[in-house]
Amino acid sequence: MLFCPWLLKTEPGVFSIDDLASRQCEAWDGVRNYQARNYLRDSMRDGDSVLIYHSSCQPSAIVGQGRVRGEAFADASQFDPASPYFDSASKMQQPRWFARMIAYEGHFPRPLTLAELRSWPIPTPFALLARGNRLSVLPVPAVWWDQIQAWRQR
DNA sequence: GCCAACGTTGGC
DNA sequence: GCCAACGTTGGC
Repeated sequence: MLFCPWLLKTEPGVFSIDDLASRQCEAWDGVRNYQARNYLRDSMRDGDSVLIYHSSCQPSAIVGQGRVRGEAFADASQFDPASPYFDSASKMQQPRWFARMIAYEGHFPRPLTLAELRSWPIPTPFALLARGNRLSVLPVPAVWWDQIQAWRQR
């Protein structure tokens, strides 16, 4: 099986790594961008590792790790008028947005900040660091994954 | 709070 | 299909 790690962005004020830790396994929903949706629905596989990244906070950082559990399923929040993620154009018979169950695996020993990642001399592009990047679900290149794991375990 | 970058919408 | 306007993301 092909090994592909991912990075999932979340605003800690909305849903944090601590929230994931307390729930142990939770639906990763609310993704409302087509490219992110396609990664989440089509490219992720059961058992893939994910990095949890806190955005729009001080400092922005990778804060922990998790794992994809099971297959993609329709994101229930798109059908809930009370949800901020409600999409009136999405049909039950043909859902537009999808979610995945994500299991908590652990916090990093300390947050691995965006600034620190930018300082690493790795020539392989990493979408997280790309100018203007806004994807909330993105693949982690193997060389970046390896370095992040080495950092975590040192 | 500012603003650059990007995605989406909608008029034409 | 073009593109201007607008809304959102997200670092700083």
